[in-house]
Amino acid sequence: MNEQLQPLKKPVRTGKAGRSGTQDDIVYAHIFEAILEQRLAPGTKLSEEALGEIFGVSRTIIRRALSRLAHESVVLLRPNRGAVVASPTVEEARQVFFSRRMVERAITELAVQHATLEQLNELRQMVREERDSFSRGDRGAGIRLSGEFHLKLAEAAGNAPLVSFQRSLVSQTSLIIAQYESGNRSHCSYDEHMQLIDAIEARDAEQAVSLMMHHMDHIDSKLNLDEESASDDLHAVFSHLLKKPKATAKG
Amino acid sequence: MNEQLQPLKKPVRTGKAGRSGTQDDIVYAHIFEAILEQRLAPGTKLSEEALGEIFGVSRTIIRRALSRLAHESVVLLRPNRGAVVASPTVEEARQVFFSRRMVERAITELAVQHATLEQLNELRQMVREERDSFSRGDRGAGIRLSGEFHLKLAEAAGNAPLVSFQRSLVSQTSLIIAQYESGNRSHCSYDEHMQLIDAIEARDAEQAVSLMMHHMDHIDSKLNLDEESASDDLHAVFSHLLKKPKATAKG
DNA sequence: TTTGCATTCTTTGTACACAAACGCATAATC
DNA sequence: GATTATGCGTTTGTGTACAAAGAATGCAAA
Repeated sequence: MNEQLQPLKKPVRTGKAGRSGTQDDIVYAHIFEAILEQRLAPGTKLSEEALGEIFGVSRTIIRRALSRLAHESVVLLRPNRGAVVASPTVEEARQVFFSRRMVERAITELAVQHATLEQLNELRQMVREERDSFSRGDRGAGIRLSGEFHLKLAEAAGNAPLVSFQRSLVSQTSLIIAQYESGNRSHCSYDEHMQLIDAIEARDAEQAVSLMMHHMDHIDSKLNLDEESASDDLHAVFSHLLKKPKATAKG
Repeated sequence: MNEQLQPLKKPVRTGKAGRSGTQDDIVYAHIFEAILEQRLAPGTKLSEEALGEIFGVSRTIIRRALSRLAHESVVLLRPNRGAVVASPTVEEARQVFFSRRMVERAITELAVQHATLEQLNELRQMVREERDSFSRGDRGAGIRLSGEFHLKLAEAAGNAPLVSFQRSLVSQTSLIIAQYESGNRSHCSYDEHMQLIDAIEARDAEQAVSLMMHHMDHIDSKLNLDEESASDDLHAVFSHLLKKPKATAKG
């Protein structure tokens, strides 16, 4: 009976997670956030019933949220065997980054043409929040806000299919960063983000694209995709053995 | 009771529609095919209960198929108001074509690098089927096979995110062609497809990309996006008034 | 002790029932 | 006569029960 314990109800603070829409939006946002912040490690099993109890909704809602996450390749939906947090392999990570370079280049060029000053100011506000998150040590929120910056930039480019694709790529990138980032320093990308906005506002396409490509290089270089590829690949393959599944709610 | 009439059962010939997987794959493929072949016109309402009776499954399955189609922007899911076949506007069509040029260019370059001879031969076989469909006057199947060619090419490129994005773009393109093609001659793209395969097999990236871009130009030029934009836009807006919803199964 | 098999138990897949929301039609009032 | 309010019918949204498919465990035999 879910009337008994329901730790989270519908009107749970949706502010942090963003979307304050319908129930499945809320569940989607919470699970997504938990994955990005590594409270849900790659390979963790996502039981429908457990999640339903946690969020105080039925499996129907959970199932829809998981289906959406699966479509973005953030969770893996195995028939008759449930959903797990995706464990992108090194090869998958490379493919995602290849696509992101392509998309980010196009988005940047379009944003130079179409982004309004209002949108650019909104982007600046997002970068400030991102910077604050990192400075306060909230790495998960920082990664999430960094991703939301790139998504917002796609929206400023004004091409709906690109936005949709970018959403999927950003989600996967966040997961990859969470899994592969060489930990020494968290990727403080907010400075590059600010320079990028300036170049876009100056309508300098060449400079903006150049900055974006360097930004991609920097993200790339912070990952251990090259040297530890073999070990990390194995690690990903056996992550359901090595890592403890921890499907607890935050708090 | 769905045991009474069930005009279509699970093992209905799935050969034509492709995916012979689970129930929702079958339903998805059938609806998608019907939309491509214009047996379901843009704006047509897709009632869950009606579709459930037609396919002999419960609304749960129908809902999942519709959700998947909605994610590919082939159907529009309006909250509390049901699903309708999408009516892409001229602006949406332009955005889809912009993205397709970007993706097709990348896919072509990757295919030149990675496509195996076996894959190229499979592609040639698909082009032959496409040609046969057009020559036998089956325009819907031709459009569908043309789309499947581009999807197969994306698979030959070996980049999973690109394949996923291409699937969505191809679906929407097919819908746009079905809606906007200036009818005089059906777009006999199979010749260009063959030349493209030859260039890829010759590992001539420059030539292959050039052919692909011209191919995109040709598809573009056959659509009435420029002149009849206003009228077609209005038509799309009021299609639910102008066109009779016909949610009948084929045959 | 280890391996193979069978049973049990957990978890997902599907269908269905009930509740809520929307649209339409009718009617009443200004 | 036009406009707005209200009631009804239809369709979608959600929860839940039942069925089926895996996974885990225990027992038996080698």
